[in-house]
Amino acid sequence: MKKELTTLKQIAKKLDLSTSTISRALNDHPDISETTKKKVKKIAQELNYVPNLFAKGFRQHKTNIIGVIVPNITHYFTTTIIRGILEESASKGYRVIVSESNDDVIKQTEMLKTMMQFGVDGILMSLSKMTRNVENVLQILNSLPLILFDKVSNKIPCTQVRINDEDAAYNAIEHLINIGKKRIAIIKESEFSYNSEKRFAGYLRALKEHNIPIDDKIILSCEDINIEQGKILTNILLSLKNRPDAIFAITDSAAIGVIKVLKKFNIKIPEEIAVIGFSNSSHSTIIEPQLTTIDQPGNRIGKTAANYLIEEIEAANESIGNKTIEIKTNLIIRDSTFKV
Amino acid sequence: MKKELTTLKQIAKKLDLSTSTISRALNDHPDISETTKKKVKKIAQELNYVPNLFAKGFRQHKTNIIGVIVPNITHYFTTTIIRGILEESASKGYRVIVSESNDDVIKQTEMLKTMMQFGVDGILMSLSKMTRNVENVLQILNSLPLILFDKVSNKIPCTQVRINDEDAAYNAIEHLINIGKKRIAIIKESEFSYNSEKRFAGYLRALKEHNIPIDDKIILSCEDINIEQGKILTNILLSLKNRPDAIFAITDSAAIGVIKVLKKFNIKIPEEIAVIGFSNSSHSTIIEPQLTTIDQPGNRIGKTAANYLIEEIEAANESIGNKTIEIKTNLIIRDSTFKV
DNA sequence: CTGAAAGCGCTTACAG
DNA sequence: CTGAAAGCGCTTACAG
Repeated sequence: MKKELTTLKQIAKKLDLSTSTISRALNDHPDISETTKKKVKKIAQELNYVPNLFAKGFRQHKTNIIGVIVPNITHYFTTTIIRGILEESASKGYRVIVSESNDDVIKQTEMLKTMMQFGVDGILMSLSKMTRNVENVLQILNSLPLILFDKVSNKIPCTQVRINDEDAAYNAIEHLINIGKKRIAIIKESEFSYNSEKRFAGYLRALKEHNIPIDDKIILSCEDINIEQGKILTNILLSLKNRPDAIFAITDSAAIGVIKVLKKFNIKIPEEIAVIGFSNSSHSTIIEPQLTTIDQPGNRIGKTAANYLIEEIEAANESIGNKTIEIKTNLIIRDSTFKV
Repeated sequence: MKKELTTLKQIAKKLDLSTSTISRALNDHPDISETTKKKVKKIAQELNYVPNLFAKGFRQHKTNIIGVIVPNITHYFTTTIIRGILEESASKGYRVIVSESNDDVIKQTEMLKTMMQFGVDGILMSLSKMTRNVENVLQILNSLPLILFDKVSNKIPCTQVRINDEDAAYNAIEHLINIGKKRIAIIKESEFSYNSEKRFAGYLRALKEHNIPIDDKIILSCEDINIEQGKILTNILLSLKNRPDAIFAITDSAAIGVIKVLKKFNIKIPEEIAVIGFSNSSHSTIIEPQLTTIDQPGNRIGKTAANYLIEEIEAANESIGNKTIEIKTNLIIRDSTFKV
């Protein structure tokens, strides 16, 4: 039931001019006389003309559509990135098609393909978990500009926008050391998670630089980190003879699980055990005590990624060069590490 | 730097056939011989051919793109709806363009226009707050299928998908009455919020049917409800000589604010004052006591809305008739109203 | 200053 | 069973 829209042809007929002239008049081409322009614009207005961007894009081999693929659209952090992408794209005349891979590599590959078929001008992607085989992603690189954000991979040669995971974790651990903690546990993901490994590296570096011994017993990993895993691993930590005096959970949700268990056992936070999360999710101020965490500026990540992508899309030059942009994070100190 | 993709023409040239034949072969047209089909498909595969959906859509006056406009993409509930829309759309061969109106009516109007220019086949929209003048939205209805979800308006004659706000609120209040509460306050938005008014109506109906007097002193409103407003209005309620014994906040975030203030004053929840929220956001299980609230199945709302829109898009018949679909909600009883 | 014509990649009614 | 041709709505090099 799509209704017919006014076309250049119709305006041309009405004014007894050619479509070429109408097109030029509406685009303010210098060749066209002011009188004609006025006349054309007036009629266009009357007929409620809106250019068919689809036809335009088709003609110009450009759709002005950017494809975005994220693992999970319901994560608050992801939505702030998407918001950044939407803002930046809109301001530069691009539309955004969003897809969710549900952390499924097969789906992710399908989506890349459909995006290509749809003629998107470029793709922004955050990798789904367990993207070990990057073959399919590499193929896309041959035909389209692609930029990775947040969940990235060094196996894919393209511009990447992410936070400084390692430094962020380093700062978090240093903060714990500064408030007097000496036995700091970490709850992380398996070694296949890029971000988790980076944060773990920051953890290790901070301990080493402060001459704190590293103890494998308080380095716990899981696949697919979440509140539940945070609870389970905290129970393990509490069962140790030699308990930690601080827990660094590499996601806020895991940290929430940690706090819930500590409270259940009436363990004082942060006096007995301090807790730090990662990402400054909205949960971090709901939980009590409020959670010390690392703020990741999603909006800036989104804007930056979109900005670089559009630059690549519009680059006449083929090889604009791949960059790795690290967005700075901020440690937000709250009650879970420091009593006010 | 968009790379050239293989076209029908190129395949045709390679096989010394016409593009028509190639097109038909790839689309499994019955007229084409099996031998030809095989030959064509083999070469297509080799050349990595992917049909240009853009050209296809252009030809067929159909883009297979659905436009989605939401007030705020960072709300968890909104993302679950979007996920539903994405799933349903993908399964029926549609792509989804997402825009955020930021609760700005001007932006909303612009977005409707751009979506139209982009040739979307239809639009799914949740109205931004304060959409009092619906002129612009009505105009769209003349040229495109439009379906409203969540934030709807009875001033716009189109299919609408929303929850049964009134019944949901009614059930929530009845639950409070059942656990012995007699003086139930409500924290709501101003009368311009459609959903808020519906919930308020449910509140009033429940009280009336149970012969509980209605007291304006414990009916508090605000523009733009959030945690902060929840706190402010709770302080007002606590300052009354005759305090309420239960508070129904028409959003979870306001309910979180309520709980935070009650805890600050060491008021026992639910014994002294019970609290109910609305929407079963992820916050509702983070806060302690865990929040009794109404679960809104976002995924189903999204799927249903997308489904009806696609039906309208594909309807040969012009007037498919407008429906109002009410998605059922569930009262989730937790510790803020009932001690386990 | 304006127009006729070609073309973007595809589909499809018409013809053979 | 296959092909030539038109056309979707626009832009633009070429011509005048």
